[in-house]
Amino acid sequence: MHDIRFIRQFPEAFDDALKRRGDSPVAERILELDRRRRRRIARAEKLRAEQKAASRKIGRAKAEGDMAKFDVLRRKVSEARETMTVLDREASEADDALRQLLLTIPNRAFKDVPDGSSEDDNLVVRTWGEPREFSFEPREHFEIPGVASGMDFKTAARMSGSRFVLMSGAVARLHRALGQFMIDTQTRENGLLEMWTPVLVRGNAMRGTGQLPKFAEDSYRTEGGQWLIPTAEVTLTNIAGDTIVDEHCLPWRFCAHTQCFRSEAGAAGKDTAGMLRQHQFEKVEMVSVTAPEASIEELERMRGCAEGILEALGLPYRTVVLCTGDMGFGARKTYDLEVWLPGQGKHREISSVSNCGDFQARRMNARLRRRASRAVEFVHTLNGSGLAVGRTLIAVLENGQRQDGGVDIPKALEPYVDGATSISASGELA
RNA sequence: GGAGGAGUGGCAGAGUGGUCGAAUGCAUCGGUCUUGAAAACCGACGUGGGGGUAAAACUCCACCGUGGGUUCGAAUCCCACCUCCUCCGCCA
Repeated sequence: MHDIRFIRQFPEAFDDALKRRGDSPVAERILELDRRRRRRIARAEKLRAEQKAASRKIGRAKAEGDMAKFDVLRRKVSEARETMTVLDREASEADDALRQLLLTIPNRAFKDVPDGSSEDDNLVVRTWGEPREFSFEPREHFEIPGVASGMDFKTAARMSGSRFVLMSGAVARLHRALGQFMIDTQTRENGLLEMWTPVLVRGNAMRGTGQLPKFAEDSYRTEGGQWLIPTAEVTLTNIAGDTIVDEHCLPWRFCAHTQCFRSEAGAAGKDTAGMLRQHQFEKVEMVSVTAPEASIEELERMRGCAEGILEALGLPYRTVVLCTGDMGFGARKTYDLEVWLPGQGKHREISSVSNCGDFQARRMNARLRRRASRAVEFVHTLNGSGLAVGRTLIAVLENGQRQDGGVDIPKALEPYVDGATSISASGELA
């Protein structure tokens, strides 16, 4: 949600920001709605003030027992009432219209975000690790002999449909180990507070983080009207919603390991093989809530928390800054971490770390109170994957695969799999 | 699912038709006192919006769970909804 005062003051800058993202200008439309809204409010309030004053007089007349005066005044106010009802309604309609429009406009990118229209314009800012030299043709994760038996898409499809998986044995175990390893690392080494959150939320929470109203078709809704979260960003960020927190309590740094649900509408035919793109997956999510002046630095810290997992697992990756056209709805700046997948011979997104500025905070009314001035202002919110568990499993399997069909397990994971160092070609931990 | 109770400022908690944005307490902030701190005392202290201003000052409007309604006038009366709590039922 945008600050209407900013748009009033800098309509050109506002439209320029939209243009950078490839969207058409709306400032003129917004300002017209705003003018209409303000005109209605001014008129309605003036009338209300008069009516209020008259009411007080009526009260006084009655108290003094002057019934003649009482009746005259009362009739007069009665007549004005109808006009006021109309003006009131028009004012609130104008207000709603403006609000609805503002809710569908994406955030403005920071100045240091590269302009561009697609992922081709993203900027690589860091590369870590060397893709391994294979003495054989590396396979995609689901083709690796030691993995195939533990990753069953057919059975999952029979009960749930496409884009679901049934994992078993060593693969299931390794997947669980990854989630545990990630959340342990984020809490022990990076000092984030572990949270356990609902995965079903009200529409209001989805609106707060920006999934609604515009992207309803991307998420699942229950019959009762609740939504399955597409990411724990929704629940973790909404912790700050509708609160005023003392500034010295910030930053808040949360993480949670949850199931995530996405309809993947519009991704038909994309990444259909393997478990890269599933309707249900696990993710360890990080969320920070900071004072406005601290969010830029916090983004770098959070990015480091995500990168640290890949490095601990020895997975080669690169970090890119998303260009304006590739950024998500609520972000002012986003880093994507792309892990090297030898089976595909490509880098694929495994984490996305964003600074949303006050965009989400405005939507959910998340504020802080300054210690010295007692002033209240909106907090800044950030979120990032730390990391997507399913995709990390893919990366571990593809990068660790051996010619014999087995997979070497990263050292950091050994404590989480009873000291096993590999999965054999027959799919056993060894 | 059934029955009952309740939702008021950062928190607790008064207030049942007329200057109520709302007593009081706690918390917070400023000050006095003190070597310092505590205590005590004095003072300040809601949010959002409109007008106004260079910015203030100032001024108006709204907000007592949400949305409607009654009334000249609603925190207070009526209706619907939401949420929470208690008891019963069911249940991982």
